[in-house]
Amino acid sequence: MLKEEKIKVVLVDDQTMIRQGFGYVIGLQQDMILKGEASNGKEAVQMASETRPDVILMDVQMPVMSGIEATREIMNVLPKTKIVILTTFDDQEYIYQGIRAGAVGYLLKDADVEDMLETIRAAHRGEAIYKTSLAAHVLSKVAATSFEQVENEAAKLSLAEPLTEREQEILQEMAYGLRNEEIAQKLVISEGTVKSHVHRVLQKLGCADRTHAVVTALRNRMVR
Amino acid sequence: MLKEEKIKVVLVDDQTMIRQGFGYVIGLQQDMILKGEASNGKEAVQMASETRPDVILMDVQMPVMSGIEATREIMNVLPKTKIVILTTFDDQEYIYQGIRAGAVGYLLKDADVEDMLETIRAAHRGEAIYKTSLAAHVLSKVAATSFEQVENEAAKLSLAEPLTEREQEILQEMAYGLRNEEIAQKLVISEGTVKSHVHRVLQKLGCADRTHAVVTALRNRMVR
DNA sequence: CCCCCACTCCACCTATCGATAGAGAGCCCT
DNA sequence: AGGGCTCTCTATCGATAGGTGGAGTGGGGG
Repeated sequence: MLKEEKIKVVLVDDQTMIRQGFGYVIGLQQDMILKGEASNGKEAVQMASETRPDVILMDVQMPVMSGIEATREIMNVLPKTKIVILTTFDDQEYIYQGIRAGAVGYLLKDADVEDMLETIRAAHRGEAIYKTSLAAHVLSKVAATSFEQVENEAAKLSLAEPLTEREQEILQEMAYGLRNEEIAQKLVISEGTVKSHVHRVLQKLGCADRTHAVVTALRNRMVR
Repeated sequence: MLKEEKIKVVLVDDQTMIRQGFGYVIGLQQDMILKGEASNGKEAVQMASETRPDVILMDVQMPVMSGIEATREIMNVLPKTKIVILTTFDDQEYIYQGIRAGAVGYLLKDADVEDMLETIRAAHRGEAIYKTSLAAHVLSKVAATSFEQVENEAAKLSLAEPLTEREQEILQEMAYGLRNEEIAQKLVISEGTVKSHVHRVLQKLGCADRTHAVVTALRNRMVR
């Protein structure tokens, strides 16, 4: 964390919660500075040319202009900008289009804070992709492979490991504020089993504890 | 919990999260059955005449028709219905109007699950008010006292104990999923102090643990 | 001037959680 | 039939969280 230049970051997402959640964390970093936020692609293009950020976290599904279009436009004007596509479990299909449009990588919205920060730093260092070699493997193929293949392989990424039905159920109960014992009673299984499920949920979401997981799930609308 | 007749409950609130959160819990009770939900006063009046519930949990601030108006109309048609006004920290002033309109009591949206259930049962038993004798005292005065007096005394209720500034700050950090130690670092206080604050926040919100408190806070928009 | 309140800190104790490392049952697909 | 996956369960252990019962500070109001 040498005191060179702070990484200038711009956040683009139409969900206020996402912006605030991520923005908050970015604001805490010594090596980063949040230069601006935008809630749609059009604002993002404007914001980019105004603030000339190093890294942009770009949501895909937004009103007015999508993140894909915005990525394309920004890459035309400011090709040095590192754009990271923000995805949820639901819109992984856009990863492909995003990379095609010039994004250097992607980040799941429910990624752990550490993952997010490391992704930003890696993008700034000019690394094409992050986390796992598997991810790198997948993305290096993007330019040449078919959509289906990418989608299938992306689904295997540790980052994107989907929750099983039972795990989603468990997460939902967690989000109601129930303790393990209460969840066990409600679902008629042992507390130990609940712990097993909770453990895997935390792993998959990259969270250290249930509160963090619940916050993440609520903010990303994974549960009610 | 004798197997007599289940208490028929209708939920009225424009916030989906509130309806789902409360509705979920009500659905779990052996002695209650959720007969319907409505998202504004007009729907509530219709729903009431259709389902003839025993107890209605009625939000105040809603589009189309307020909970106060709806209460008035329902009491005209179905005077036996027990209507409980749902309030937040912010709209306690409506308690007075609600009682005037025929509601039998009120419930804070951030009440503990147990509080909510007990409130519904008490309302069904025909009790005018619940929880503390202080609350009973306050509300027995409603018909005769001025608005200001009621408001001031209501503010003293344990149900409505407002969070101090610092406690709100702590709650906000909790809602970001931070651990006590992290909160301590961020706010530059000791972990013990954080624990003290957390303890009082849990007390005031009537929650058993931080996850429950965070869920409550998020659902009631007490924090971002 | 003194009291109340919010905020801070401490120490001790217990409950709950989360990590770890298994293992067996049922199911689907090959 | 066998492999893989999900769900179930067990047991142990260290890390957090939460309860209890204090105590000291500073600011604001009576």
